Amino acid sequence: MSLCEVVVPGPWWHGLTYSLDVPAVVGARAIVPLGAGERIGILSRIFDDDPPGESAYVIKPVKSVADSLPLLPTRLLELFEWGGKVFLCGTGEILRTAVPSSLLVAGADAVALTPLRGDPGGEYREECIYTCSHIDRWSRYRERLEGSRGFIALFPEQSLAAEFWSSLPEEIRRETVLWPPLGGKRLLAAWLAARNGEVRGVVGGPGAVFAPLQRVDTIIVDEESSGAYRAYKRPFVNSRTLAGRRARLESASLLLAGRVPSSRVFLRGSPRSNERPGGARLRFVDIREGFSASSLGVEGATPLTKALLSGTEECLASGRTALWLLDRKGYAGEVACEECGNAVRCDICESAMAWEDRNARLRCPACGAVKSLPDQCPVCRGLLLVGKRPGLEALFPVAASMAGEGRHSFLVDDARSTGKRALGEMRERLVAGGIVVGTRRALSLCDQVRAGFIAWIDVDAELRSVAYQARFTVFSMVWESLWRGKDGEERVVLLQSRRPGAGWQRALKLGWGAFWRQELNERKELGLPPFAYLIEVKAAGMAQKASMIAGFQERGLFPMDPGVGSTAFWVASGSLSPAREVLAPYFSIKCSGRGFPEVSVWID
DNA sequence: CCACCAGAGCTC
DNA sequence: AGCTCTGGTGGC
Repeated sequence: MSLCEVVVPGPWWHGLTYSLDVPAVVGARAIVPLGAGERIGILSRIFDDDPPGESAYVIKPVKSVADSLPLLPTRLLELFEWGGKVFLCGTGEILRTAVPSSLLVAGADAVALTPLRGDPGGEYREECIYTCSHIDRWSRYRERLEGSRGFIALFPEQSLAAEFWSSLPEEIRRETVLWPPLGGKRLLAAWLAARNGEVRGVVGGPGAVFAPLQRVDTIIVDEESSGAYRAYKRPFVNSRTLAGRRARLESASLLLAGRVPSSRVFLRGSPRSNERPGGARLRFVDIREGFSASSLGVEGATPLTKALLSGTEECLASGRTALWLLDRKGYAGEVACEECGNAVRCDICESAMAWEDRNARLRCPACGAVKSLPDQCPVCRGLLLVGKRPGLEALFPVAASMAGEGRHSFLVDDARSTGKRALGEMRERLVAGGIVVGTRRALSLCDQVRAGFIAWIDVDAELRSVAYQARFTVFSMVWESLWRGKDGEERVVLLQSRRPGAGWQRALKLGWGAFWRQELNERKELGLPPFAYLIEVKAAGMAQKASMIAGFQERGLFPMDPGVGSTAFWVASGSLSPAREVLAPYFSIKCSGRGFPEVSVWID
């Protein structure tokens, strides 16, 4: 009879204590009573000599143990624990995303497990490769993988992972899995193959960082600064950061690579590069020098400049494809009254509504509510409602008429138009060139078609987001547009801007070193990542929010509070431990009835 | 008469 | 969050 700790998938930050009266190993699944029912968790610790002391709760016995061998290697459990601490989400949340759900639901099947092999006994090493050409980077990766006995290669997008995987020599590919991006049977099969040592390595998107390989001596993170490594749903972990930790835990060598380093890597190692685009490849034009193409009902500001048209023409003449990029879906960004100037707002959340299509449907960008264009201004009853900030729908007809007869033009603005089938079709039709109008997602088309010209229609608009990393996101996107794809180095990139070539845009000519030096000065001043952690908390209620804010203030941390309308607030902190101390009480299992707050952490 | 579902209650 | 128990509803 001994006590043990079990990590159960759930929002609690702590493991649960049970008594254990059957033989068991750490890393095995245990079925435990919880609340009215039972759950499956992972045995994370077994205390054999501690006598059960006084406790505030009744310790129940583990019902049964599902595996006679560890399902998870200890190093992976340590990684989960570390991730739970760093991303302020708890081990249980990491477990939920890292292990296929079919293994952790009540009544989960027994699985065949082979004994774990011993320590690889390597040494942690770190290396950076920053080169704009992905061909060069990828061949370096392949060299590394030749001698590796266990590896993880991470890519920010599944399509890149798939492409790299198929570029592997046959004898490596045979022993490697392309990590499935979604759950389900395929993930379970890949997961078990990795767990049982049937494969040498995995190649995949961000999720592959959790592949339960028994031995890992090499971890590669391609495009390590990419925002895609940050999960878009709970728990908000960053796979790049986890990969770094995993390399340390496994004593593996870590290869951080990309076109641009992230702020943290830049700050730590000051990697150098003097790659910059050749003079004629990068063009700036003042958006106000543009002329207006009128679109029905939209104020004539579709920003078309001579430079845009001539660049597009040149590109089409060489039989390549021109990309016009604008992150504004729909017909117009908003609709306003010509008489009083007020925007048409959402009935539910009061955000300015976007004009979605030519059928005069309005959609709220914040909450998704839909209504039709009103006949008159809801504020002053004025009759003249006009679209502002024209979007892709308004831009597309211009592109279509420019492409002319015999050339294709496409609108790429949602998941449907970037699906596999749509992409294949587009690639076929664009062999002789054409025009694609789309959001930033359309950039991935560079892998498929010969993009000879890329125009950022309103590059300042990409910066409208208030997020502190907005400037870096835009910089790295534009930088990417200079290099991504097969013949990136012959491509012309045009930025239409109100301050052409000034501010952060100057760094496009000088390289990312110049960008980061300027940006980091500013962030240091403001105490933002990578100089501090930025924590976003969404409380489970206003009362909870108030008490959490008070807790932070007691520890000398002063949250930024957007106001009474919202249960969210932000804190910047040089270290995570005070935040952990403040928040931990709200993540005890005792709080289940009240509901749990939602936390996310930005590291760089 | 029972299958099905929404809601409540509980949580080392 | 997620499990199970409850009580109500409705289909036949």
